[in-house]
Amino acid sequence: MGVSIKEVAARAGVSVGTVSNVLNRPDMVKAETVEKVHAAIDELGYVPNSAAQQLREGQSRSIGLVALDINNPFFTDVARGAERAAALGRHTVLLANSGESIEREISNIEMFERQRVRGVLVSPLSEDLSRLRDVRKRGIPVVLVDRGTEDTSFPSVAVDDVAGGELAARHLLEGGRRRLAFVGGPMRIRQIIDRYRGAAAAVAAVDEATITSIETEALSLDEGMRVGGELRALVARGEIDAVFAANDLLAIGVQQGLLGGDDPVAIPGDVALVGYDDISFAAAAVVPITSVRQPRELIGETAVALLEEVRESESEPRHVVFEPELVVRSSSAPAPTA
Amino acid sequence: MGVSIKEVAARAGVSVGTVSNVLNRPDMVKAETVEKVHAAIDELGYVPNSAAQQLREGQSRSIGLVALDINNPFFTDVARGAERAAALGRHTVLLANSGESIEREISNIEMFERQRVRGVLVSPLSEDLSRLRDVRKRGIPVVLVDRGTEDTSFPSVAVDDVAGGELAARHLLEGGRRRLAFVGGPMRIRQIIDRYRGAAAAVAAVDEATITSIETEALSLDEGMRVGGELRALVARGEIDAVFAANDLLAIGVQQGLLGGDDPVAIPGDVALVGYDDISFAAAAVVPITSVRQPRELIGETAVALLEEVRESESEPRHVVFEPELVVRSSSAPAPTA
DNA sequence: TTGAAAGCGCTAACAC
DNA sequence: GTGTTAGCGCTTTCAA
Repeated sequence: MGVSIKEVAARAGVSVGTVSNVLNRPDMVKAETVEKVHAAIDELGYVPNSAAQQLREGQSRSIGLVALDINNPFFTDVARGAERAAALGRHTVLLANSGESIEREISNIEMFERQRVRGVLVSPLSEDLSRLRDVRKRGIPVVLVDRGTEDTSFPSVAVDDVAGGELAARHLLEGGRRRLAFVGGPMRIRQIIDRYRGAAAAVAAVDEATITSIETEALSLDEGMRVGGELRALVARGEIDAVFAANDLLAIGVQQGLLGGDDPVAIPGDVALVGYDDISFAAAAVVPITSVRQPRELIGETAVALLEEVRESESEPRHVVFEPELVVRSSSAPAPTA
Repeated sequence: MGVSIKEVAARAGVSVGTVSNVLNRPDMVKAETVEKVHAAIDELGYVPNSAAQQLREGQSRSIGLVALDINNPFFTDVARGAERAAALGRHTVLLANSGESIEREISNIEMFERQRVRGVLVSPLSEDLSRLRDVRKRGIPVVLVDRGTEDTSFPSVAVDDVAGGELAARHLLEGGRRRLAFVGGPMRIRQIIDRYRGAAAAVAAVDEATITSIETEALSLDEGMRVGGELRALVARGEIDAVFAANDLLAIGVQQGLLGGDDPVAIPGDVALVGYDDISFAAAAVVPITSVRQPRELIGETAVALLEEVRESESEPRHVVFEPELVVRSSSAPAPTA
């Protein structure tokens, strides 16, 4: 065990209460004593034990953020926003990675509950929120991040993914595209479903336009490349003239798949491409990728703000929905008017 | 406050000691009692308080990992390896992000010390290890990750970055390139210096070969793009025929910069490109990028193993050095023998 | 097989 | 201004 407050007190010739006061309310203590105590702290290399503080205070100073997949730059940006907002209230953000696995999501949430965090920010994988309701019942506030609001009893921050999907598809249609492919999955993830539904609605409004859904196993670069490679033949045969990928990781992979091999197709000549999230790699791709931007850091900041709101008052939980924004780049230039 | 072990005991009609035993050494307890206690736990929704456990045990079950920059896929892969190794001993990895800032690095390490973690894995930004020596003196073991071994009193895992730099430069030279540019920075980061030194050594061994160092402010995509754009003119004038970037984020940016604008140059026709780390985006770039691979997950696993070693015995700390490996892709095909 | 109780390090209420 | 002390939730020793 390290040095405790008791040893500091002995060394400085004061009581433990005084040491604690020096640390937490220095103005209550005579300047001279403050100095003596600080000297003792330095000599001994005292570092407070946060487990003891927390046990005493009944609450941790940390906020738990359960990310779907930490390898997706989208989430590290959300985390950064949350960190910034948390720092304002002298809180800390603990990041846990679910790696798109429901079991890990559950065990991460439980870990946070054992730690008695101030609250949990989570973009749940599963449709079943009963576990989160239990967590809340036990006194730990929960905020839904990047998630629709079927259950309006939780505060939530989200982006209108249906609108985002529409935005993407409408843009492709306006560019003269008619045979769309949607690439994304697994289809149990709410956000992915919404993006598809939005796109499908836009397509339904235009005569002769069609959309095919190609489900992927993960939202990863590799899956995108695989699908992109398979799409080459369809594009060459004219069966597909536009691809809407459910996120940018996929979109970048799809682009590589389309441009690769011995029979590459042209972007945007043969096929247009739109992604989602607007991560920095999207703008840096060979053919810069048009993408639906989400206000990533703002989502994180807002989630923390909603958490504090719900902690402070018993008022109705708020539901913040941001509007997505289309960032047009060269990957989706209009079809040649052939 | 949540439900405590006391309430569970009352509900089950047993003592708190028995509840604790049910949780931690169930075989010591009569089966019937075990059941009663579990029933009470379920009814009450009891979740143990880890602050109390930790205070009692004097140690946390967590290992702290201080990452230089969580937005670099390299570190999330190291983290994944560490998580896997930690899970074997039923430990957890806490991830903290320094964002290339020394102040944040310091405050992250202090946070971990307050939490009395089992140990800290860190790739320190600064050359000054005195703070880490203090941490160790107070009883928290420290392992240096991805870092040379000036101070051999800390266990360390690293990759031979000098050898990596040599590997990259020699490959470019063997491909007929003679006018190299090194892109990387800030130059106070040890790994970057080593990679440059290795490259410079290889260049010195070849007549008429030269290498120019272009220092960047960060190891980011944006900085790479900026430098890549500036390099276009030099390449066009024949002053540079190869670029070695200090990591893949930079390399990808450099590639975009070289291929962009109204006067793009050809890769590998006009200029060859080699990166470092072999992150997955490197293989997925327009022109797939040759890169020096580090065994990322293995680095994380080894760091955890070294931590447990140094905790268990007073023996000499070990220093593990992995050899880097060149992964050749099309961005560095030999120069046209013009 | 179980219960009672000490004590981990800290904060805050209270007494002086 | 400072000291004393109860008690946060838990594990573990000792006794029964």
